[in-house]
Amino acid sequence: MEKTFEPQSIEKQCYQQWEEAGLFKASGEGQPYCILLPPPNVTGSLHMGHGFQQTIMDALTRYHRMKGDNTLWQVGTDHAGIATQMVVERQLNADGKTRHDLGREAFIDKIWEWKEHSGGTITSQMRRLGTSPDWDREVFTMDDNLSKAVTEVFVKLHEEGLIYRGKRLVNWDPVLHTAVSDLEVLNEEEDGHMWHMRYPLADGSGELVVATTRPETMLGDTAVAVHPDDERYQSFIGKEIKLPITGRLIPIIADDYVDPEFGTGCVKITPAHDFNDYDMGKRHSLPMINILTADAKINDEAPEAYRGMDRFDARKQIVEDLDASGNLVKIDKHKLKVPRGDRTGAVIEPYLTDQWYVAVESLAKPAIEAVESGEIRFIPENWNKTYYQWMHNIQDWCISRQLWWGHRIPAWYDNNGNVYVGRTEDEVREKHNLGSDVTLNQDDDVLDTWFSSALWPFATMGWPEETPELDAFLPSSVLVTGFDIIFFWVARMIMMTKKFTGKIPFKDIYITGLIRDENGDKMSKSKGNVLDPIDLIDGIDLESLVSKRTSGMMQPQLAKKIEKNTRKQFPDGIQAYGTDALRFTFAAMASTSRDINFDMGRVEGYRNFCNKIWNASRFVLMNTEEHDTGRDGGEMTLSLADRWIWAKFQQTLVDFESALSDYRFDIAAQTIYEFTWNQLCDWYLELTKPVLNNDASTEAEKRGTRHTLINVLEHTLRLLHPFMPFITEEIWQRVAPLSDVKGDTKSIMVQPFPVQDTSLQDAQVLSDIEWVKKFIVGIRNIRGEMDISPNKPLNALLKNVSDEDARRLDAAKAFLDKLSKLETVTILKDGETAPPSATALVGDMEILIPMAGLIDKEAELARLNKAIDKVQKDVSRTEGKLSNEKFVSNAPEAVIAKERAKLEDGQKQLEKLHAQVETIQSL
RNA sequence: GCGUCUAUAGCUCAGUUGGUUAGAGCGCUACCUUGACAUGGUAGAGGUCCCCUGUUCGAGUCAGGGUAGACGCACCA
Repeated sequence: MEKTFEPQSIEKQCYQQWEEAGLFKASGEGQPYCILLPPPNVTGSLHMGHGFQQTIMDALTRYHRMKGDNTLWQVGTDHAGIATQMVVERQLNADGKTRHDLGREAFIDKIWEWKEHSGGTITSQMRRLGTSPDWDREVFTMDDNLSKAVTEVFVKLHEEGLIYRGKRLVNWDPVLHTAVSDLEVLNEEEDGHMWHMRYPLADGSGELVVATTRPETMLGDTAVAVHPDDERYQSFIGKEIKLPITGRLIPIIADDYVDPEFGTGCVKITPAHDFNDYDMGKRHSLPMINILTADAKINDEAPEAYRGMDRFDARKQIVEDLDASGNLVKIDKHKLKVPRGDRTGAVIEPYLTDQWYVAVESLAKPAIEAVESGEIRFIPENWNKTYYQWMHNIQDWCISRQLWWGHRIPAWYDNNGNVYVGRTEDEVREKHNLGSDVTLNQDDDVLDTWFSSALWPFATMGWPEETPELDAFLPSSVLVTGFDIIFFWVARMIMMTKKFTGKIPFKDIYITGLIRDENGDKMSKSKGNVLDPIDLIDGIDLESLVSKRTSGMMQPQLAKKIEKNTRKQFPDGIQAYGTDALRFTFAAMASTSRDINFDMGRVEGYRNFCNKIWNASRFVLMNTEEHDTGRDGGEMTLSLADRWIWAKFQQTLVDFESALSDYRFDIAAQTIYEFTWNQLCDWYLELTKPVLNNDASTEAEKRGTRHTLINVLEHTLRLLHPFMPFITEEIWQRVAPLSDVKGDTKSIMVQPFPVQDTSLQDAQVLSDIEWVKKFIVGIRNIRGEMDISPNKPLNALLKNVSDEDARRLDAAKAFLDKLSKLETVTILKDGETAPPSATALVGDMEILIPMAGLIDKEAELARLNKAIDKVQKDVSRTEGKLSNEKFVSNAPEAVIAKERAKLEDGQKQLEKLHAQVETIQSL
């Protein structure tokens, strides 16, 4: 084996072997365990969030597979309507063309072409991450069978009246020329103005002043509203306004909605361009005048002078014109929430159009109940509050999009404007007796991408057919996803799955935190702080990183700053840490917190951990290869250390599995890290040396230790495998043949997970080794603080040796001698005086290291005083507690007993330390 | 406005139903090329657990009130 772990040399090859051997498939045996991959956009590339979530999903998948469950990780990609269409359109634009030049069919062909060519980026990156989904079951949301499910759901919901078509205000993206749902609109506070405009009464008897943030919409005003009880305006109600510029006459109406305290207390009402005004327009049967075109220019409803103007140019012009005619009263600065499209950033326009909607109220009810009843569980639990809050106020879902890429709406229109919904045109014709003389045109719109994603839990399992997969894998076991798509996706899956299968889609919902950069900022291209998981795996040089971060920017002026920051943060680029280190980092950072600040230092630390595992394995192999490891029988004697490491392993296994069942990947990771490094490497491997390198050891003792070495390592590799698949596989291939593993050794990933065995958790052995550690650490401490070389052999005297100490001393003599470099160990008899010495305490027993020629008097006094301070502080606190009458009478017996024992122990220690100080001082 | 979350070592974070001396990694200091590993070893320094008040024998942990920050939903033109 190489001296240093080199991940590059093993990962790709290893993965290929797994995949070719078909190891990612569900076994068909055991309890079903299923995870659905949230389908990434087919246009996407792997980002840190994917890496994080997929690491968790893969760890769970590998764990359950090893536990013998019938484990399926269902994988697939999403057609991502808007995102994908935009990508391909941008490419066309680069060639000076638009999608309209190609026409719908040719454009869609182009997208499919693009998908075949570049759509596999993310799935190949997933392979680099070592994920183990069943690739043979990979689906795409536009595949025939999924499209069939989409149509089926649409038709059925329509038949039940739960999908309907209607003309109403929608959120309109004037750049994309499509409606979007409420969720796709982001409301950000921005600086704007409040314009106060003078609206004269038609009869010339006065005027009202209205305030607005959108003066251009006055072209579509169809009323002015005041509060019915507002005394200032009582006499105005029912009169008419002569709207400036257009000259239209509009009524003054009274409505509770108006807040008399705000602005002037008069509100202009534009029902076709504002959601609140729309409602009021309906209440008062006001006309709705649409004044905008699909790209948010003024249309022909407006006076000629404004037609064709962009809405913001029109705003300026109207303000100028109002000012010129004396109808502009004042302009105030005003903060307002501006709605913007989440894809384009364009200001969203409330726009009156025909769209398709899902009536969600009846679907929401069972979906709420599924969580309330505990059938579906959010982890962490508090996310259910967010879920309830949204679900209880859920609005009908606008599902039609004026795009070309997506599932076409299965509705057909005849020339009389009648609409027919059905699975196919033929079915529609048959059902409605439409002869070939009737021309039918299919609806041009496609469905919201989330409509098909909502069917993911059952559509991927073959629905509407009745399949064995539906039986086995619905509901799935856990959904691992981010809180950003609880409404977009999670809630809708629950609603649709309940509706169409009667089952819940998944039992647990594990909501992960959001990966941010080291300063807690969201990673984004425009901030230039994006880390690519693949770069952490393979490494990247500084120049490539800089150019990657600064190319293709929406705001090129930021490039300089990004370059500067990047050069500062990564002066040497990014090292290749390998997949296992990255995965372990993700797992270790997966606490319950909502935001996770990614720390490069941790990746490096876990890369070092990989190296530690690698070198520990080297040590084990060096001592077991070409030796008798007891695999084929042979007498074995296990040392105290051998029995101890098995006990520790079992403790670790229990803790690990308990953490995993709570989805505490951070605790699970820490548990196995601590065991591997601090127990296995720091202590056990050291404790094997006195056995293996000792001529006095019997062959049975050596065999026992070798057997333990190789088999504990073999077990540890299986324990680590779900988090670190590559390094464990690579080492296991060498280790397994020396271990007790029999049978098929093609891959560690299909080996059983280690089995808990409480009989190995020998408390006596555990405390014996703790005693040994204390002994050794005590002497190391003296060496460290007295500046005695670790190589210098010492002679130790022991005082106050109990029978238990003597037994342990006997059992562990070789360990103590070797690990603390002791030349002689002498037990002092009662009353026997010791020469001046440095002291360490192991319980009541004192270890004395004679000072002659070694130890500095002042240094030893300082060391002793430090120890005394520490113990004294503790003793005082305990004394305080125990002398408190209330504590003694109220605290549980066990707590009091503990405190008493602690006090007694502390006092004994103090006594000894003080005696020691006296001895030293008297020198 | 309604709701959720966060504040612990220089940094990034654990800390379970309240109960020994509040932990880890990174960073820092000193020493060490010892035969698995310097991507290492040994020893060590480092904390007003955001603030206040309360409950309790006992509070990092529970309650109330603040301060600072993050997020979600709904919003008055």
